[in-house]
This record gives sequence, C-alpha cells and structure tokens, in this order.
Amino acid sequence: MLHVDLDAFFASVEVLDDPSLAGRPVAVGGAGERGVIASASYEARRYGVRSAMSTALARRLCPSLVVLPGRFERYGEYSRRFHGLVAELTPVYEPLGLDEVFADLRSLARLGVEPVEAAHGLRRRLLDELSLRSGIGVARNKLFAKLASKAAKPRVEGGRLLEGEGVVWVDAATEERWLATLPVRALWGVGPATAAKLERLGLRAVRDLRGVSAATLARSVGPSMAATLVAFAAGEDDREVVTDRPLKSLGHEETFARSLVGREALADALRTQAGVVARTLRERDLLARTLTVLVRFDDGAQVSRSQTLGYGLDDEGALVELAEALAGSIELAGSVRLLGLHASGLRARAGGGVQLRLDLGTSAHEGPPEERAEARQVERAALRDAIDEVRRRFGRDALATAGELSEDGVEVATQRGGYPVGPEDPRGRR
DNA sequence: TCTGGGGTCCTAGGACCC
DNA sequence: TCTGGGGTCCTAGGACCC
Repeated sequence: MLHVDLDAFFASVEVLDDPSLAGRPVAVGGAGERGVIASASYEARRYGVRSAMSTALARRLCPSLVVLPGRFERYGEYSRRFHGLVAELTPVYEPLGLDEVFADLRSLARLGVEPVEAAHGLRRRLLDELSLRSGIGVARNKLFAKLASKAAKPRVEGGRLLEGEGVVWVDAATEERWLATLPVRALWGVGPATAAKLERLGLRAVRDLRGVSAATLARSVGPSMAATLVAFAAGEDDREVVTDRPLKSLGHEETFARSLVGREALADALRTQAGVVARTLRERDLLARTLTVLVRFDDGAQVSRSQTLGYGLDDEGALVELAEALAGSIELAGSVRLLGLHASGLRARAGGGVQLRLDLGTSAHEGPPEERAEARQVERAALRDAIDEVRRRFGRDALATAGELSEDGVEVATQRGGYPVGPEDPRGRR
C-alpha cells in the first residue's frame, strides 16, 4: 500500500502561481476575524503557524504572514494532474481530499515492480512535472502507509526546518515496535474526544490498548470504534482501496463575519445558499431526496432540521421552499454565526433528463400535496434546464429570474410591462 | 482573539412493516 | 386485547478526516 501526501498543498500552488511569494511565509485561509488557516507553507510553520489554527493567532505568531483566500478550482486542477500521475502507476487508487491518495500496488508487485522504487519514481515525477513536493509511505496496509507518509515529510523542530526522507518504508520487523510507542491520537479515527475517553481509562499509547478487550473499550467509545481500535492496536487494517466512492452528500455553509439577527436575514442567506447547492447538484447531474438546514448560534449551540421527500430535488425554487420551511421550525435562540444547507440521499439524474408526468397539461395540479409538489418540481426542473442552456450559450447575464432581480435591488419589471432590453438600458444590462 | 468548509461515518430513538 | 422479534427508514446530534 502506498500513501502519498502533498506538502503544504494549497500554499504550494499559490507560490507556484506567484513566484514572488517563494521563500515567504504563506498561508491559505480566511482573512477575517473568524478566519481559519487551511494550509501553511513551511516558512510559515517555522513560526508555529499550523492548519486549523485561527488566522488571528497565526498573524500574531507571524506578523509577516501572507494570508490568501482559497482558489479551490485551481487546487482542483493541480489535484487532477496529481491523480493523473498516480493513475499512470496503477488504476487502483483512492483520493482523500485534494492532496492525498492511497494506491494498492499488489498487482504491480506481482509483475516484479518494487513498491519502494515506484514510490521514489512517483515522487520524482511530482517534483519534476508539477513542482510539488510530497511525502510517501509504503507499507502492508493503509494504517502503516499513512503513518509512514507522515514520517516521510519535513518537520519543524525548534523553529528549524528539517528535511524529510521523502519515502518511508515500514517493514514487517519494525512496524509492531514502532506502532506500540505512538500515542493513541496518531491512529486514524482517534480525535480529541476519543483520546480524552481513552485517557480516562488510563490508555495513552497504542501499546496500552493491547490486552484491553473490545467489550471494555465499547463501553467508552461504542462498538464500532472499539473494534477498530483493537484491530489497529494489533497492526491490523483490512480497509481496501476503493476506487470510486459515489458522493453521498453535498452542501454549502458559511460563517458570517457579523452574525445574522432575525428571520429575514436568515431567509436571505438561505436563498443564496440554496442557489449554490442547486447549481452544484445540477452540475453533477444529481438529485437530492433529503435536505438539512444547519444553524450555529453565537454561543456555539448547533441545531439541525432535515426532511426527506419521496422524490429528488435539484431546483433552486424547490430547495428554497423546503429550506425556508425547515429553518422556520428552528427556534431562534440568538444571533446566527453559521448557516448551512446540505443535500443528501443523492441519486443520479437519469440520462441528464427528467421523467415528465403524463398528465402534466397545465400547472393547475390536482391530487395530494406531495403529488402537487412533485409536479411543480418537474416543471421547475424543465424550466431550470432551459435557463441553464440559455446561460451556457449566451452567458450568465443573458437571463435572470425575477427572484434574482429583486435580490439585486433592481425593480422587478412586471409593473412596467417588461424588463428593459438593449444597450440603452440605464443599468448597463441587457 | 478560539476554532472554516468540504465531506464521511456512527449512534440512539422513534415510526412503521411483517 | 395484548403481545415478540426481525428488519428498514428517518431524524438529530456528534466525532472525525483533509
């Protein structure tokens, strides 16, 4: 098993696109008061800047830090090229996020290819062809490969940057001894909460987990995590490389620089988010059967409301309607720091088209509420497809819905017999 | 001046079906 | 009239990953 982890990926892409940043402490993340660092160059890490740290703290540690907003489409381009190089090695690979991948080299090994040599070759190509540095772990399973890639990376000690080995191979003789000394927190799936529970049982190192029964662990961390811990502590990990994982949910959430007060502000933000989620669904030809609205208040309390329908949605109007109903069932216990909208229960929109109802002659639908809602949804889907097609051919601004116009603060045209058309339009819009 | 935004998986309780 | 046990699906919340 191979695990490849790109060094400081987002920050590295920014430096590649703007060489004047080379050698300077660079971070990608939110710049505002509530911003968080997503990626930091090693120059920044020398000052103690780390990902997941608040930007405010990072700036205190490193006043010269260059903080850049994320350009995720650009990172996606680099990520696809990264995956392309891995794919030339083997088709049996599994991305984790944009900057990591597992690859199963067993079939390659049967052909006589040395996994460690393959790892060195891949690392060389990433550097030569994409100018990206990486750490690669080679081991018996995912657990050790991931631990090994971490060990292969550069690290900061006492403000000094130490070069990594680049490729680390964990062999059968050393893996057991090495694993025993690691803190439980190093294991996949053990975060702050689980580590604290284990600490209360007096379990700090992986070695401590050995000899503890799954039943004992399960009382603290649940049956699933207990089974995982027992296996990992023994160095066992039977997780396979899964080459195509279907997307299970997608969403959009936003932490506001200034918390929202009142239902009106919440509804406005929700409409914007429904637009983003609807567009993403349509871009990927997906329908969502479940919608979830998530609210976090200023005091940190978090509440969610979700509903599952008997049919899938991808239309902005329908998403807005449902999202507003869900948000309406949340008691506003203060100002809203974060608002999120998530779509799940995803399925492919068959053939890029929509099954029309045969009795869809007019919009005066009859029948039970759910059927009427479904009929409206089908109509909207057809309308939305037409709008998407017009915009694809003539540009995003070629056409706007009344809803979008009123959000812009532009007078809606119905009162005037039509929306103004032509270059003489005082608003400068066609 | 505490902590973002993209996701996955697990748990527990309730409704419902056979 | 009261009842078991197997199962699925939904909802809400939490932990974790990058």
